[in-house]
Amino acid sequence: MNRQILVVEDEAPIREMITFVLEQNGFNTIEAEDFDQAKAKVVEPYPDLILLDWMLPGGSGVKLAKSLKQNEYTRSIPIIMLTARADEDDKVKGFDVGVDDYVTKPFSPKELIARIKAVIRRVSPTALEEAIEFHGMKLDPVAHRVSINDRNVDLGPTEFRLLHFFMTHTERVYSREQLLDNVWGTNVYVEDRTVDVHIRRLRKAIAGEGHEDFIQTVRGSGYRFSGKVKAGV
Amino acid sequence: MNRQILVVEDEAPIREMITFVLEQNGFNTIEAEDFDQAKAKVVEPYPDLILLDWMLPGGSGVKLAKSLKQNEYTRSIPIIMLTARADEDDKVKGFDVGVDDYVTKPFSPKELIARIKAVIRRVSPTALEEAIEFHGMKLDPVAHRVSINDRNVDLGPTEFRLLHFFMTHTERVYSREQLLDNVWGTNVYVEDRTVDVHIRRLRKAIAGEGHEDFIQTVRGSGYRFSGKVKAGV
DNA sequence: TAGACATGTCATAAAATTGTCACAAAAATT
DNA sequence: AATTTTTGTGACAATTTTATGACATGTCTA
Repeated sequence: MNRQILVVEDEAPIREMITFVLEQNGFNTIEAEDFDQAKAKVVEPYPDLILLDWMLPGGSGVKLAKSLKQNEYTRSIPIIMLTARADEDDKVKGFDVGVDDYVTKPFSPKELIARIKAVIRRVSPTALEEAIEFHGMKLDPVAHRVSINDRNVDLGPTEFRLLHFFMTHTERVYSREQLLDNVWGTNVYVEDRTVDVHIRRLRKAIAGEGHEDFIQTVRGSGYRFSGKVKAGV
Repeated sequence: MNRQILVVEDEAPIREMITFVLEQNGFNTIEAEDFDQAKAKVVEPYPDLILLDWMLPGGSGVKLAKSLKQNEYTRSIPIIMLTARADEDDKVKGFDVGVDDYVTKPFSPKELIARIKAVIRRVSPTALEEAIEFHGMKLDPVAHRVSINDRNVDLGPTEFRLLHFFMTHTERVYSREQLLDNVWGTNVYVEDRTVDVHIRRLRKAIAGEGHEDFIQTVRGSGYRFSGKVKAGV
């Protein structure tokens, strides 16, 4: 599930530091040091995310962002702006062109990674083609197959999609409506409570494997998928 | 989560109209009618946004804005200017001191709310999503989860909201009525003493972790959430 | 076309949450 | 010390929210 990240930054030391950190964290990187190089690298296969320096020689980062966001094919690529100063104006302008987030230099590697993951999670929740693994639970979107501790689990189509969604969106509460939107699809007219029933079916299916309570009910809010279960005393 | 908005406006009727509209829309309000009052109210917990009248007795709104924007601690608070005339110069001057937006009087409630939301969205796009931490106590609004020293704590919906409010409004006494307004919602008919019961439940839930007395009773006034334990009187 | 699955919706059971009380405890006043 | 005011607590019944089993309908396959 390696994501490819395009790093657009003119100062070599910073760029290298960033790519180092990214690769340490399991991302693939492509580098570009100015507007033109960047433009040239935003081609198929499109990067999964772009880290874009605010100030670039030969055309500002904002200009590039704007251009990418106006193109039909590239506009869905998430962009994170790197800005040297916490200048409010910069932020505003960045957001105006549809940038997804920004990180102010200097930033910690931890923060950078966290932001990137957050954006990816937010932007391309289901795009993964590769198998997902979570606490001994494996889901292969391509083979359309689920196993827990190497034991096969049979799921109906809806339960499969539901589990898929959950496995790509852990540690977060989703309301029944959100689940309907994400798993059933928007503009589908189905009762909220139907979610309960499918949750029940999914729970039942993965029960007996000790993974039953991975799906947690958050009263008044919805459901959450998570490995952690025990509540403190 | 309820945002707190400081309304700085000298004409009482207008001010009251504004606060009414804001509260109708789920915001909490603080009022100030002149420069000094406003200054005095921009203290922790800082308001999430300031609505500032252009003309103020005893020092113009611009002066206040400038002063706030030059202070390290307050400069990140977004400010929306209320101006009586659509004077381009005013706007420019306002923006020069870093004001985030302006609304020209007379304005419709709808417009006001829209502007406020836009500014909040622009300035802190992820603020609602970020986990809050306070003395080893963590509250994650997204996962809908609370932990103390990495140990999970189970809370009912109301207790969760109550704790959330407290963690975003520490070091300050809130009356039972204010808590009802903020946590239960305005125009909800519930006994004052109900707050006591929920305080009790929350205390119980976070007890045993040494965080029990983070919620302090201020006799005759209400409750306060604070890390500091009272020493003298 | 029969049979095996899947799905959405109900009705009902089961749980958890909530607001109030009544009384105890603590603090402030007389 | 007695009284009054304010807050802490445990219990409880009503209400709200979830869990669950059953079922009718629709789909697909053999």
